[in-house]
Amino acid sequence: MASLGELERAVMDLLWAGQEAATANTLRDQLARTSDAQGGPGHEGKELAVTTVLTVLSRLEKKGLVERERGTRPHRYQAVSSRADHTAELMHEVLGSAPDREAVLARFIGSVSEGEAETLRKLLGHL
Amino acid sequence: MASLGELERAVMDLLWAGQEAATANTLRDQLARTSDAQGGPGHEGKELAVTTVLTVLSRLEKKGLVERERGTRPHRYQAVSSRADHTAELMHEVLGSAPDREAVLARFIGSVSEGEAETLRKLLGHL
DNA sequence: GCAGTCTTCTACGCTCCGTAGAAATGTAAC
DNA sequence: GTTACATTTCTACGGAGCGTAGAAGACTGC
Repeated sequence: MASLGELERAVMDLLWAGQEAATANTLRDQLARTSDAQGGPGHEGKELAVTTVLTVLSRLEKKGLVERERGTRPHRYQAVSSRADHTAELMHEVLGSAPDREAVLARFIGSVSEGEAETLRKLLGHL
Repeated sequence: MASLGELERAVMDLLWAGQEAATANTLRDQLARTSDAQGGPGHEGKELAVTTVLTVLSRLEKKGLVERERGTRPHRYQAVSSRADHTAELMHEVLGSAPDREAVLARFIGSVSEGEAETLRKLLGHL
């Protein structure tokens, strides 16, 4: 239901990474810098228009992933829920899309790393 | 990566439910019947063109979700992996999309039903 | 009230999906 | 083997979602 495009995803990553609410301008700058680091030389200076970032933020707001403070003049945006929460919710959504949840869980556990299995054991232990 | 449309999903559900490989015609009939039962009266007779089903099957094949036997004349289609496998894989994909996997797992486990928690404990026990 | 900043509106091109006709290809029967 | 039929492939259109951004409107500081 809440599938994200590439840019939407990049914006969410920034909002999830930063603790403070950010403005569109800040985000645009951060986007330029991260695409910089990633693409290396020859790909730098991918400066988006601010309106582009604003459009994306509006769409994310409509999807319920982002909240904005309308009081301050440069509006400030922040993620509604943490990345962990959001991702976990997505996992539940996926899990719920199958009728045979137990079978899915079995396969899921079957291909989990040992470290993660350990984490899960701990989490399930004291429930 | 492998997000499915509504019809694509419906076709996969049929392929996952049936054990035998099916032809496009069979699937078209089954689709008519299931949309029947679901939509109730006034919504019956949603007969799709066979070419529609074939297009969808081709797209699913390209996505790697479906295999077809080209030998037999009405080609026969079947799911490449079981629904449980596919869903579990999707869950891993979602989990992997976050850098803080442990945190995601924690939230995930936090909102799992008691029955499912029990299942997980059993599965993790003898690993 | 003016200049600059910020936001909203509108829009275009691209890709994906539902949908299916037209065209090509294979098959069965005569 | 030619004809009629079944099946598959090709092509295409319309709608939705997303990246992208200009134009127009709203606000703030002076």
